[in-house]
Amino acid sequence: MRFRKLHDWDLTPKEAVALQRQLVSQVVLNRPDKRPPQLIAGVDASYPRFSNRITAGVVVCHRDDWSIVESSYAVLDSPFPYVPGLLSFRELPGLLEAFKGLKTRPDAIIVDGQGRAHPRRFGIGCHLGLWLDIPTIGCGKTRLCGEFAEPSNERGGRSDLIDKEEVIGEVLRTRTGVKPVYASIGHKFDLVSAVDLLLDCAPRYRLPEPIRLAHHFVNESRLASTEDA
DNA sequence: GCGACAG
DNA sequence: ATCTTGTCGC
Repeated sequence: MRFRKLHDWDLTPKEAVALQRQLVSQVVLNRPDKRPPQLIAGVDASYPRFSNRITAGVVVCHRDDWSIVESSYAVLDSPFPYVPGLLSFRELPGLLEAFKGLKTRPDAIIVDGQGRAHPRRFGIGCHLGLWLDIPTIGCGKTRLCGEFAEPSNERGGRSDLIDKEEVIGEVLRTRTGVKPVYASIGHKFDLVSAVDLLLDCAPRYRLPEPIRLAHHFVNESRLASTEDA
């Protein structure tokens, strides 16, 4: 896949925050492409215990049966430490390299992390979507910010995630009796469609299938390629 | 100043 | 994110 460079990555944390504030205005909060996405990509990253050597990968699968169409990964030393609110500056450089090795252009992407459900409304889901200009949604396993009422215990149960009087995402139960996930818009999506897609993508397990596939893929890739450093 | 804090 | 054994429940 090819895409245009949006900005440099050699930034200080303060510069990174300033860049988020600048880029957030370019995020598209609706779904211009009304066609239902067929090819869905899941992305994830993995590191060895005390290392910044990131193995970032993407798996493109078919929405009908989750068969894998293509996958790609990249290994590189992350230029940024983990700082809550600045995750994309740690993981995107590697993730974008992985996308460069992809021939298929997915119709939608699901990211392991927040989209708009972020203090500055610019989580990794928004950042990746902007770089690739592909519809993207964020699906976090835990909360970064915002408040919410516990959603009903059944699959499909949901409640608004609210920060500063604003609905920034949905706390969504994808499995009855299991912890909910945190869904939010990344780019070129609306919250209702994002929740619909996530429920579609998670018919059996808590996490959406594309994310599960990506998770397994990057872990296998790391163990197979990296002799850990 | 204190607590919270995606992966 | 990573490390790690057993254990509870459908």
